[in-house]
Amino acid sequence: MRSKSKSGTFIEQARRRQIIDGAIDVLARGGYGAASLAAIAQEIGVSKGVISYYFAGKDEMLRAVVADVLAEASAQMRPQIESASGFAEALDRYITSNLDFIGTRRHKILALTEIFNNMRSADQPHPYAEGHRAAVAALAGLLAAGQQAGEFGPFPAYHAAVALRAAIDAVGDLLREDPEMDVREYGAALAGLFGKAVSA
Amino acid sequence: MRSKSKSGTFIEQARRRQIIDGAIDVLARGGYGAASLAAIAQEIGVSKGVISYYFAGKDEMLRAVVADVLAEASAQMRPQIESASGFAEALDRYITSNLDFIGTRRHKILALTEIFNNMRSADQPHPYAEGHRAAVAALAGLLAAGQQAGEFGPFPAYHAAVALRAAIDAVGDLLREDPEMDVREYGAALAGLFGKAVSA
Amino acid sequence: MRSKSKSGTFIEQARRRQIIDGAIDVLARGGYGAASLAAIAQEIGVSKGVISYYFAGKDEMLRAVVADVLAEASAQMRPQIESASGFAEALDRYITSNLDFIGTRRHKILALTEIFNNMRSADQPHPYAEGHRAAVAALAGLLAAGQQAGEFGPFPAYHAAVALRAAIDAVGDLLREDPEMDVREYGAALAGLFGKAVSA
Amino acid sequence: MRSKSKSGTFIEQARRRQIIDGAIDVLARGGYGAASLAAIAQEIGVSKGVISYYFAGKDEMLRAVVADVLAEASAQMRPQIESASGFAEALDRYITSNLDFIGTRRHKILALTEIFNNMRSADQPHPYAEGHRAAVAALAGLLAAGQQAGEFGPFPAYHAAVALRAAIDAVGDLLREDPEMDVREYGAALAGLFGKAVSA
DNA sequence: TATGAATGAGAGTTCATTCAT
DNA sequence: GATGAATGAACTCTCATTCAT
Repeated sequence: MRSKSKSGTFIEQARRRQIIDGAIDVLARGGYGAASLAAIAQEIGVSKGVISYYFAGKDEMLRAVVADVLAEASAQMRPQIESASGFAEALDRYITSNLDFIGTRRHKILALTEIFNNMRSADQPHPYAEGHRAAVAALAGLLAAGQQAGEFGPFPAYHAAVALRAAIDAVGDLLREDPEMDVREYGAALAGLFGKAVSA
Repeated sequence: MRSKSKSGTFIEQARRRQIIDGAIDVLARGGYGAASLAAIAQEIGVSKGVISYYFAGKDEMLRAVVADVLAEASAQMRPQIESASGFAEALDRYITSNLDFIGTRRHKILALTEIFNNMRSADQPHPYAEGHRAAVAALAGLLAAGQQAGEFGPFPAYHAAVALRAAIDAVGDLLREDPEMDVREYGAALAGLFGKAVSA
Repeated sequence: MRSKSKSGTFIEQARRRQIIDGAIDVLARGGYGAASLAAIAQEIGVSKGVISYYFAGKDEMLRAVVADVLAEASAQMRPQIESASGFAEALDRYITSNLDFIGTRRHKILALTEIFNNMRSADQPHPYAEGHRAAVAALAGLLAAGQQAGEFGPFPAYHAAVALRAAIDAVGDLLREDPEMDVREYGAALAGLFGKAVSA
Repeated sequence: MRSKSKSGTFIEQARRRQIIDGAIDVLARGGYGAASLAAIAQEIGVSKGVISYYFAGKDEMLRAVVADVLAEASAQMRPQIESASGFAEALDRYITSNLDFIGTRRHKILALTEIFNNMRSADQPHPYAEGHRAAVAALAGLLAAGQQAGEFGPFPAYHAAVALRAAIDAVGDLLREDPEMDVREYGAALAGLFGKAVSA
């Protein structure tokens, strides 16, 4: 039964992938305003209707893009952070792995930034907002734990988390202005600055 | 014809002011997508044509908004920074006065953020880019001078400036999510963190 | 290929029945605008392609719906009318049996009304027009025969037939507004009014 | 002040008239399905945007069409009915003036019928439903008054009103099938039939 | 037989811009 | 100086139809 192999599922996954990737490319290249369904369809060489066929609407497709990028980022960063010994090292790896991901997936980050900055869904919550809040909370938790462990000094953990995430996320805008910037180097600087800022 | 009277200049200035303020209000309230010329015109109680009359186009008007806000921010911050004794105090005042401005001019910051995030001009450079570059450069200069004076420790000044500006600018997004947030408190946290991070 | 087996014919008939019934349900429930091929296919749990396979197009399918309902109505009404003794009784039974049918097959009448009101075929005649014309002619014939037999008084038989059919057919719209209306009661009133109107 | 003569008002009225008339023509000629904004705009030789400029949406425009036709019908019929002496004469004039209007404004009636039969507004009540209900109620009131006055015999007044209105309104559909039909003659027949049906 | 992927035309709507008044 | 009527292009979305499998 399992091997009936509904080609539909495979094709559907492949098409959704293709559409998501096309959307990311268009978003990264031309910004939110340029990311019309027509432009994305043209990017991947299909008709407009295909996107409507695989997604309930533009909104849902953009949410899929966000989910896709966030999942990939999480998958890449988590193991590195969790294998750290000590909070200072964990913070360092958090920053480093995050910017590593950004450095190697620049267009995805650019796309994410565009969606984050521009998308306004009438009623539903912003697709990125939850993820962002969760990320800040997780980082604040890391910092607070480090404080309790005595590795970090006294400072408002939540605000520090906000600032750090902001500094990291801002790379998206920086990349838009200078696509050639050295993200790793920026990451090292961030790690140094914040490492010192939070030190006991 | 244009120079036939002084009132023309006066009216022109008044109208441009009025339009800029209306645009700021609409941008802050409804975001970039809601900031159509019709909405802005309605906001200030004039016809759409007026905006086209005083600005070459929507693009130019939005650039005027950016320039206006940046000029106001600069005018408010500069004296406070320049009257500081020592670089550490200057940095503290930079952060504090900047967030003071943001705290007291929230809707202007929101408007600026919207424009920064959304506007894409076909050929011309991004209206905010120059201002941003200049701000980063000025801040980097402040940090570098502090290093040379021995007040600040060793760190990549430019990257630190980028990170700090990013952390500051992110307040725009934070405000969008939580209009009631305590900007001053965030500023104090930032001053503490970065003060320690750059200390000798 | 088509005639290779009897099952083909049977399956074909069954499928067409199924599709017609599904179309009737969707039409009655959501109106003409909601009756897309996709909606009808979903209603009966098949793919869109099936409908295209068994009908040359949406147009032909809707004509089949009309023909089906008209045939059923005729089959139900004719015996009752033909067994009447006298024209006055025949007229009474015509009205009564017609509204009986409408009352017991409400969704079919609603579907028919939707098609009648909305369908426009580019070249071909309206699918309902012939049936309607035939019905009016038959009714006019009944009335004229009653006049010749002296049971009915003088009046333009054709126009009376038109009016009566219109009053009967209007039940479709009435049902759309009030699905709970008492069709039988309306039928009795109609029978009384027209019985008196045509009486000698 | 009154004579400031905002030309806007005049132009606006003229355009709305023009659009309404164009919509009526397209509706009468091609039916509801053909009455796209593009078709209506082309009919009157303007761009699609003009319709959106003068009406909040297609829905509002169609409601304006309905209101326009109903107002004209009412203006034409009311004086004739009110000047009748006696209920039998009032009923005769009701039918006659109604069909007179239909006969002389065929395309308007066709348009109205199209809207009545096809328009489905998501939430709002059907634009024609209230008018129809009111018309039936008024006619039922006329019949009941005639019964109380002894001019009319016993019969269910409401159902008779429904039937008569249906017979009258059906002329729209009849006209669609035969644009050359003699509406007056049909009106005379209706008046005779219903006059006799309701007589004491 | 039946599926569902894909197309392409056309729908209503929004909006920056132009221009006669 | 100011208006608002008008345009035309772009947008998202729907749908009947076709066709390879």
